[in-house]
Amino acid sequence: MLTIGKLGAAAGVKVPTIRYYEQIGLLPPPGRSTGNQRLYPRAALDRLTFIRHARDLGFPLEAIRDLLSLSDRPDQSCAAADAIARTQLAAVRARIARLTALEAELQRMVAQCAHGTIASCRVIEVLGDHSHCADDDHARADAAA
Amino acid sequence: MLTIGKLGAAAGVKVPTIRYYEQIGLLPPPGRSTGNQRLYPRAALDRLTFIRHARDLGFPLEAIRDLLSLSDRPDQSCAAADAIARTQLAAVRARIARLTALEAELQRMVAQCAHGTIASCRVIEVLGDHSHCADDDHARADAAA
DNA sequence: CCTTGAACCTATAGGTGCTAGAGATATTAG
DNA sequence: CTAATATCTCTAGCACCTATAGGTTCAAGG
Ligand SMILES: [Zn+2]
Ligand SMILES: [Zn+2]
Ligand SMILES: [Zn+2]
Ligand SMILES: [Zn+2]
Repeated sequence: MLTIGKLGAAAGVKVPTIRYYEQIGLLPPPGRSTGNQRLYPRAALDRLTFIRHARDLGFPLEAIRDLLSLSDRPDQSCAAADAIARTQLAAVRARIARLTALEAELQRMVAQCAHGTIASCRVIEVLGDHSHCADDDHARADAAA
Repeated sequence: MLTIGKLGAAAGVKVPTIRYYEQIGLLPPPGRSTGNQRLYPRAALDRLTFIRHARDLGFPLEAIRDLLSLSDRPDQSCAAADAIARTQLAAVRARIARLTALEAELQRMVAQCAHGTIASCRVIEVLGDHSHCADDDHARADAAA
């Protein structure tokens, strides 16, 4: 049996985060010691490690919730799991595309500045007027990694 | 003079967002009509357009706040503004690097799945064990575009 | 056995950048 | 004048935690 601190250390997840996952139903409430402290079986470490790894790969908690419930039904087809992963891959690619457009524009902006006064600063000027931009590709879209 | 709706339409910013910017002190409180509705001078459109563009380029509101107060002092050196832009460029590049690592791992995961049952699904397996990953580069880091 | 200090408990609030809703008032077009 | 639209304030919610406060339990050393 593991205390919440040991569990967190083993999985690389902070203690309040574990409690948060329990609160939103991503981790089942574990048993308690006589003094009311959480005690986790080894299996909880696998589950938390799974969650942590999926978070590291950018999956949203809702997707992880679905993946976990799928992994509890080992006989079923994995099509649903694969679809979730492909969706995530597409989301990551979309973010990369957007960020790459931002990078180009920022790079241009920084490179063109002559390091004089604010009045002649290219950074300030470009920010004030999108028509100075080479690309339209930074139309607002999304967030989060 | 512009109503909040016209201002928002002109700058491509939603009305509640404008009120939010006012609330956090990013936009100065404008005058009001006799019926207590906000009335903006033309200059507010420039300021809001600046904010919108900087947001589109991923600058956090705090950085934009700094950039705006710099742009109010046109005689000063633009070094501080350039530094903010370079910081933003570095942040964008860091996110791209991280997302590119995620992309590679997700791609591998999806490609290796044989489309059988959950029990043999490579997606589920890799998520459960980071040692299946080719790279360590998805150690948690940041967020937001 | 007793004390100390770390780890644990609950509950609440904050952070980022908005967005959505309720319920009331103002303005504008027909 | 009336009806539709736009505005007003206030509050709560989104994702995903993180931090704080104020209290209890546990493990080890003396
Ligand atoms: Zn400059
Ligand atoms: Zn632009
Ligand atoms: Zn599969
Ligand atoms: Zn991995």
